[in-house]
Amino acid sequence: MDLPKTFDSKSAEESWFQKWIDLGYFKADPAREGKVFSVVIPPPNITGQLHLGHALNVSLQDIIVRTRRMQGYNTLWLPGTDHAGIATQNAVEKNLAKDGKDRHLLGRDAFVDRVWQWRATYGDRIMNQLRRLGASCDWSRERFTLDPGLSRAVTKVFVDLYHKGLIYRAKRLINWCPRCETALSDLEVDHKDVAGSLWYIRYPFADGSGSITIATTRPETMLGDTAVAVNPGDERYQPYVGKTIRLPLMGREIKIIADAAIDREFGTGALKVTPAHDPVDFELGKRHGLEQIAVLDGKARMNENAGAYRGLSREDARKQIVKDLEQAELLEKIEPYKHAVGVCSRCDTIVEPMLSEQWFMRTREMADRAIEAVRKGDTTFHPKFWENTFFNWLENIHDWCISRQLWWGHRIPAYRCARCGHLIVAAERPSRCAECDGSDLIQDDDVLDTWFSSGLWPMSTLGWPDDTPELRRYYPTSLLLTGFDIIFFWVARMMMFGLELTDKVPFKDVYITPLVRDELGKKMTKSKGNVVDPLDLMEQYGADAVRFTLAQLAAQGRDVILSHDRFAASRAFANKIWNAARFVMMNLDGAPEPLAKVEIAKLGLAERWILSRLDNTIREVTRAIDAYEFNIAAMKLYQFIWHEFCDWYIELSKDSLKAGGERQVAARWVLVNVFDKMLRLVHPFMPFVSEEIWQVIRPYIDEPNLAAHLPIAKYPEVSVTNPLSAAEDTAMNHCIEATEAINSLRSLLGWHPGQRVTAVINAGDATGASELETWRSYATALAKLETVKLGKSSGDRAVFSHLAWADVGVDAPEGYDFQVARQKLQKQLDEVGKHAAQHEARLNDSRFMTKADPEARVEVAQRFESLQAQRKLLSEQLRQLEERA
RNA sequence: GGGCGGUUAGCUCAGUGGUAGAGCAUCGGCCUUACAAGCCGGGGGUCGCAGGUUCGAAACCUGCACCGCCCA
Repeated sequence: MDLPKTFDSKSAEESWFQKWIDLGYFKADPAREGKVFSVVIPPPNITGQLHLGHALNVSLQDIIVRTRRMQGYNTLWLPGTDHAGIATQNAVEKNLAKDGKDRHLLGRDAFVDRVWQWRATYGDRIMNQLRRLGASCDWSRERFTLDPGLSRAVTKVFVDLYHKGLIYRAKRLINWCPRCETALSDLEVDHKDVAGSLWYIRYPFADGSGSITIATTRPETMLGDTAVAVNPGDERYQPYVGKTIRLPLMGREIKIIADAAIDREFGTGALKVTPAHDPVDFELGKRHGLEQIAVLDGKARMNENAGAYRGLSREDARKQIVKDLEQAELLEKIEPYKHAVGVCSRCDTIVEPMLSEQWFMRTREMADRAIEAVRKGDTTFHPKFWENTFFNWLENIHDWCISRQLWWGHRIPAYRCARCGHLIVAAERPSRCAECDGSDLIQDDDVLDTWFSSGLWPMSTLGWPDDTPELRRYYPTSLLLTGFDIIFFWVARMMMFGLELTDKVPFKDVYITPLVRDELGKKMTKSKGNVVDPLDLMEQYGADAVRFTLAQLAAQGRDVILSHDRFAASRAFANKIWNAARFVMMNLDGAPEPLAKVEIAKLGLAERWILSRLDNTIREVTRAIDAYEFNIAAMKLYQFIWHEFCDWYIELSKDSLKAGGERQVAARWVLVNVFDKMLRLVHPFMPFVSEEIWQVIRPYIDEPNLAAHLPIAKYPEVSVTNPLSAAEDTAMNHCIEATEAINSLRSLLGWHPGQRVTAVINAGDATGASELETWRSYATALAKLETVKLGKSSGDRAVFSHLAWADVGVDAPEGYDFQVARQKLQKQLDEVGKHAAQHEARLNDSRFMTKADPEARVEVAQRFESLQAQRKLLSEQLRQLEERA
C-alpha cells in the first residue's frame, strides 16, 4: 500500500473523529464490568470560544481518558457547558442594544426566550471546537446547567439547605455591579490598583469651635456619613471624642467616635464613617449603633438621600462635591494616592459596596469539611502545593452571596405571600400561604449564582438527586482537571457541596494545569491582543501537533509558555512517524496478513534490543501518565520513536529486510510489532495520525480479537520476560557508542559522508572480541565502514577516540592535516585531565576518605583509574600525532 | 501587607547530594532509494546573587534580587 510522502493532518482529523463517534467508542456503559475511570469536564461558558486554556485542559484530559479506556477501564468523560448567568445575559443585552432595545422593554419571559435562542445558535460552538481537538467525551451525555434534571438538583439543594438553616436571607453590605445591576460574590470582584487621590476635608464642629480634618478616597460618599472616627489611643483627637460635627453640604449633625480599628497613620488619623457604602464602616457602624444612610441607587447615581446632588452619577457627584467644598473653603488639600478598587470581573465596572437584602449560604462548616477531606487525603491535588491555596481560601471564607438580580439562571424557589408577607421556600410553587391561606404567592425575582449550579456538576450530571446507575457507578469521579484560577469557583464549591450532599468527595484527584502564556511569558488577554487562537494553531500544525506540544509544555509547577518552534517540531514529529510508516509498509509487500509470530529467542540482537527499549518506553510512559507527568510521557515517546526506533532500529533492519528468508520474516514481524505498540502508546497524545497509520498496519497484526480502531485497542504492557540479557544490553550500548565515535571521527577527519572507511577498536580484553562479532555488521552499516578490525592501531594513519571501555580509531584520508585532530584530542585531554584532577583531589582529601560512603569512595577510585588510563592513552596518541604533523 | 511558584545553553524546558542534559535554534558536511518537516557531525552553560549545612551542592537551609501569580 502506498502512502503519500507527507502526512495530511486535515483529512485524517475529519474522517476519524466522526467514525469513532458513530461506532460509539466513547460511550460509557454503567452496566459494564471493570474498574472505573470517570471525569466530568469543567464546563466552559456557553458564551466562550475555545482558548488555549481549554485546549490544554482538554488535551490533557483526553490523554488520560484515552489511556484509561485503552487500559480497559470502564471510562466516562462527561462533557457539557454552564449557562454563565451574567456573561450570557450581557451578550444578549448587547445584541438588544444594537436594535435600541433593552430587556425591560421585552419583559422577563420574552427576554429569557431570547437567551435560549442565543444559546441554540452559539451554545454548541465551544463543544464543536473541543471535538476538533479530538476530545473523546461521551457526547451522548452532554449536559447543560439549565437542563431540567440539573435544575431540579439546584432547586432541591436550595430548599434542603434552607431548611437546614444553611441558606438564609439577610441585609448586608454586598458587592454590587451598577452596570450589571446585580449583586456579586467576593470572587466575582477583581482588585485593580488605580492612581486616585486622597481628599483632606475639614468637618466643622457644630458648636463653631473649630474643625477636624478627615482624609478620604471617596468624597461623594460623605453625603451618607453618620460619624467621624478616631483611634482611642490617638492623643491628637482624644479631647474631641464625643463632640458633634455639622456635616458639610448636608448640615446633618454627627458625632466623633473612638474605635480601635482606626489606623492612626492613614491620612490625618480621623476617618469619615459611611456604614451604607464601605465594608469597614459597616462593621464600625454596627459596633456603635450608627445609622446607615444609602446615598446611591442601583445604577450608582445619587439618590433621594443625597440632597442637592440627587440624580448625579457618582463620578459627577464627586466633581461637584469637591468643587463645592473648595468654594466653602473646607477642602484642605488633595494628595495623589494609589489604592485598589474592586471591579466587576465580567464588565470591569467599578463595584459599589451596597446595603442590600440578599440570599446567603453559610459556609464555615462546609468549608471545614472540605479542608479536612483534603488533609486526610481523600482528595489529592497535583501538584500538591496547590493544596495551600485551597486551604487558605477556605480558611478565610465568608458566607456566600448566592442571589443575583438577573433573569438568566435558576430562579430562586422562594415565594412571598402578598397578603401577610410570609416566606415559603419549596421545590414546587405552593398553592396557598401556610400562614394566612392567601393564594397570591409571588416568587422571588432573583436567580442563583451560576457557580451554585456548577458546584453540583459532578453529581447533578450523573443524575443526582436520583439514585441512578450512573451515579452509583461513576461517583465519586476519578479526576478533576482544571486551571488554578478555578480552584475557588469550582473545586472548593464542588468539594463543599459533594461532602454536604453525598458525604463523599466529588473527585479523588485534582490536577491543576498551568497557565498558558504567550512567547514573551505574558498572560494572554483580549486587551493585550496577544491571544493565540488554538483553532489557528490546529489549522497551521494539525490537531495532533497542538495536543502533543501542549502535553510537552505541561510541566507541573510551571506556566506553559508558547513557542511556535515547539509546534513546528511536533508537526515534524507527526511527519516522522508518518514516514516511518511508509518505510514499514514499503517492506511489507507480499507479506502474509497477519504476520506469523516469530519466537523471541530466534531474533537477532537488534530486534531484541528494540523490543527491550519498547518495554522500557511502555514502563516509563505508563508511570508518567499515572503521575500526571504529561511532559515526561511525551518526552519519552519522542525519544523512543525518533531516536531509538527510527534512527537505530529502522536503519539496522534494512540489512535483514534485504537479506530475505528468516531474517526478513523476523525483521518484518519486529517492525510491525513495535510499530503497533508504539502507535497505541502515542494514540492518546496524537489520536489522528496514529489511527491513520494503524489502519494500514492493522492487517499484519497478529492478535486475537484485535480491535477495529485504536481508541479501543488494548494498551501495551511490558513483556513478562525481558527480551534482552544484561550482557546483550551492554553490547548494544557499545555498538551505539562505537558507531557514534566512528562517525564523529569521520567528520573530524573530513571523510565524505558516503565514503566507506576503515576503523579499529581496541577493547583491551578478551570479551571484546566475541562481543564485537555480535554487532560488527551493525556498526559497519551505520558508520559506513569498509572494515573494522579489533586490536591496536592498524598503522600510522589512525586517529583515536576514547570511550570508557575501548579506544576507537579511524584511518585518516590521504593528505589529512593532523593539526585538526591534534586540537580535538588536546581538548579531550584537557577535559579528561580536569576530571581526573577533581577525582584525585578527592582521593587525597582525608575528610572525603573518612567521611564519604564506602561505595562513593570505591566509585571515585575506579573512575579515577579509568580517567588516568584515558589520560595516558590520549597523551600517547597526541605524541604520535605530533610526530606526524 | 500575607502567601505561592519560578530563575539551568540563544529559546522552551528536564535534572531532589557524587564527571551539567534534551528538543528547537545555530554552525559544518550530506539530495545515503521512509522522511530536506530529513541524515551525520560540531560549537555553546562561573546552574540569578550572597552566605550556610556537607567529605562533596544546580539540587538541602537562610537571606537578597528579579519575573510571574494568588489573597487582602
